[in-house]
Amino acid sequence: MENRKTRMTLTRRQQAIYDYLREQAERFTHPPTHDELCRALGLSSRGSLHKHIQALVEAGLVAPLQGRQGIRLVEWEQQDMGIPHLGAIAAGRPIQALPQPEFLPVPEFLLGRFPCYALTVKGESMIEVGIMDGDLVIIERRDTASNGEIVVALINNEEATLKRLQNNHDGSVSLIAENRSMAPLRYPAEQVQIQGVLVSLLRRYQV
Amino acid sequence: MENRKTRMTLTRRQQAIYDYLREQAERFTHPPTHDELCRALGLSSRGSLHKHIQALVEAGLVAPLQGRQGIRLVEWEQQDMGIPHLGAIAAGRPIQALPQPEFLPVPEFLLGRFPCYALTVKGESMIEVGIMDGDLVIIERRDTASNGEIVVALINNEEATLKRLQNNHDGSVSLIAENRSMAPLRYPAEQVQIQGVLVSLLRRYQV
DNA sequence: AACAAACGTTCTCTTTTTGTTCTCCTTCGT
DNA sequence: ACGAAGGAGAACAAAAAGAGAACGTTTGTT
Repeated sequence: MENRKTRMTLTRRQQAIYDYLREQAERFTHPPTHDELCRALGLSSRGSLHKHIQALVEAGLVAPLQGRQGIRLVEWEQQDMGIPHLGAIAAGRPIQALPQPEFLPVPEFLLGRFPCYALTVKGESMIEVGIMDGDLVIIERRDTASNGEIVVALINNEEATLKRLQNNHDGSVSLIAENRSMAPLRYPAEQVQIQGVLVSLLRRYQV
Repeated sequence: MENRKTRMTLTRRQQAIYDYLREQAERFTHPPTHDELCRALGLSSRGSLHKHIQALVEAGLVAPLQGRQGIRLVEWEQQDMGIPHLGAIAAGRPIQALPQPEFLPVPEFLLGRFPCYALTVKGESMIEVGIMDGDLVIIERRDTASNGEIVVALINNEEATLKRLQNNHDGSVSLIAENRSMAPLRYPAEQVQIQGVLVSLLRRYQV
């Protein structure tokens, strides 16, 4: 069902072959040879198949097993399957992890330079900077952040929270909720571990 | 699924074919070939169909798959290249159009069922629902909206604004800014034209 | 180390499918 | 009668798809 990643730029045969590769991906213990694919697809010429495979390679949907041969291609790689949605973050509790991270296709201009992940915001602790309950935040995986950045911070290895970071002169750090009803929290630096920095935000309205 | 804007007068058959393309757009994994369309429409001659397609192309409603062949025409502006970023919207002024719309790749789960476009928000009129200055809003192109939806509204064919819509019982409409310092504005229905409905929001933080 | 089988790759050639153009035909309505 | 709308079908060029041979390289076995 979610298999139908339609590429309009592919011809029909190319799409069919790509679909077959994805459907059968689990059934192969090792990547199939051209001959095996020919038989499975009703072709009698490896040369013909090779043309299609080549097109898929150029489309970036398939990667040849480089160096190694004898085994052939496939391994529909992890290029543009998006970033993992890891769960929900609420102030003062551990991240509520999804049993199985779901992958979201996010355009590149919303990502950072480092690997990213997504979290759903629970609560209203950052409401005054426009981060609402239910929003999806994109977090760049980093263990350091500069003053004023909004970070995912882990406190005492227990509680995860999304707050604005402030490094104080005395070596402690403050985690500031952007909500007048919540006071900033101050911790020794050792108790706070940065897990990422906010780089973008997505919100979906129901229509 | 209503009739689309038909700029030039289409003949009955042309309109029927165009409607068919739009209705069935999701069912096609590939752009349909002329032969497939012939069978679907009960034609037995590709030549006849081609005349109609040609008319739709000239009317600008359909684009031929340029370069590519073997696969043929594409229905309504394909979102392959993303959605157009048309400019900026600020309360009380016309939309500040970009000289040349820039196309943004936006994942499908952030789009609506109808064609969408993007605008940059200027000002703070919706700040209390988390829409900040500089945010990118994704708007679904529609000319009607229901109560409580956030819409792009054109007032007196002059000012465009992003507000929450409220249809009043007396036939007038209210446009409500989500900002305590701005009072709701009330207009006769004829003076307000809906240009789209907010479906999602993107925000980029600098890191 | 040697060798044969299996494999990927490249090449040329043929067949099928598709878009396009053209001519001819039917229907229908002021 | 006449032209516009719609359709049928043949003909053609080009793209897509396929067949098959030839060649070099990898793999596995001896």
